[in-house]
Amino acid sequence: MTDNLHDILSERGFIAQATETSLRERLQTPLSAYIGFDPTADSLHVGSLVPIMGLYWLQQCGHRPLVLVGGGTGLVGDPSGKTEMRKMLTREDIDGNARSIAAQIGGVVRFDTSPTGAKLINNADWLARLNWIDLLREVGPCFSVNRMLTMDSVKNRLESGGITFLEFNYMVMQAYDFLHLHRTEGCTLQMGGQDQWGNIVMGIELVRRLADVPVAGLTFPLVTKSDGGKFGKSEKGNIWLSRERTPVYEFFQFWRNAADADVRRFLGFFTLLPMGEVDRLTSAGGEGLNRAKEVLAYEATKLIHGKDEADRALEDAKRAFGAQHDVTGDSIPHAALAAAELESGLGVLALLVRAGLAQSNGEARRLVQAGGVRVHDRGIEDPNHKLTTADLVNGYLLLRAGKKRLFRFDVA
RNA sequence: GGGUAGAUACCGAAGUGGCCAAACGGGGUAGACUGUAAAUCUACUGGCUUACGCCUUCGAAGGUUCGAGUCCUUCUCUACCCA
Repeated sequence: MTDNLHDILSERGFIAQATETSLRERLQTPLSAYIGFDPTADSLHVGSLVPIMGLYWLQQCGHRPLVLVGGGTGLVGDPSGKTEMRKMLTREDIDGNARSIAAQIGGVVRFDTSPTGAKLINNADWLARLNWIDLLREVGPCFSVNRMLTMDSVKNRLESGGITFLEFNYMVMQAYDFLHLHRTEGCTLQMGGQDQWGNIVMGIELVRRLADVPVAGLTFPLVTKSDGGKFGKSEKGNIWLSRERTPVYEFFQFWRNAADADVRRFLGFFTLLPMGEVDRLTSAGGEGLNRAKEVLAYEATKLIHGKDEADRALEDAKRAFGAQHDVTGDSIPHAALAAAELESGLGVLALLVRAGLAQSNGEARRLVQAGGVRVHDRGIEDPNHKLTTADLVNGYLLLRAGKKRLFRFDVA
């Protein structure tokens, strides 16, 4: 509880860059720190898990997390890391998104009014009320356009097609957030993804100039995959934190399938296991890492979806991929199928599409022709193959596409 | 406002009247090898179809032509240059 946040973050790989070398000393005494989240969707995805965990550890170390939801900045859109302008969201969408996101973070970080209780803040509350002239007169002189033009987020956009004035203002707004939070909440530290470095620095400078107080910034590394692919994507797209968007089974499998080279790092980022434990799990290397991946998947799932869901996902996955090939678990993707439909025989292709294992009949056909389809454990070679009640095993029909994708039809 | 270059499938990028559902690369999926790993090799990668073919795609809309991603017109958007 009295551990220094800097030690923990550093040990777990959370520190990419910090604005001051004395950050560790600063963290000896409790402070308030914030991280901003973009309300561009009604759910965060696994990429946002790093900052969320950052807040978690912050709280564990006796500090107070301020969760800033960008209701105001979201109306403008962050140009960082984007090659083109984002579509604009309506006020209502953003407010709704902000609420869902806060609820997700609430699953990991404790929100209450105690000294270390997290506080939810929406920057629309002040940004939307600002007066143009007043704002310009107050913060305008603190920003050098020349300087802003050299910031990576702006520079990249200038090189790749330009940036609108709307977006150019984003960093001013963000810097203003820090100033506001410093004034109203005594916030002295902003954390964020590595892509936020520029924005964070601008905020720090603004606070220094207008409040004459040295405040600090810290960025988390961009999570990458060892094979260079984008982190947080699967064949089905983004891995979201909401189970409506990404079923628990899929969420679990995402971690379960991590590459060897990523396991250790991921365990540090996405689980609460002490690093000693992480080292123990990963020291075996090679095939031993399979066990570590299982732990990673379980712990990460537990963190986001709770112990019950994690237990179920782990059990179901073990049974489905284990020797017994038992796929009757609740978390295995499944749907009901009327027995009557099977009476006359259903084509595999249609069923594959229905299960979501293929997008179209053509894709399903190719899948069959490539030898990737099995019904239960029998390979299907004929695209025109029809499935009937005779194919049922214990009242269900199992379709497999490849080794990892499966879908169960419960027939009644 | 003027000029120039461009807009092609998930992404990048060829194609400049028929041989174009459109080269190539990436990505993705499947197969082999494995450990639900990586790397590697192989196949597939618009939709439908009794695989004979049919249909919809190359920024948008019109037009020329037996035939257009390819030519013409207008429009939209983008980049660069000049004012």
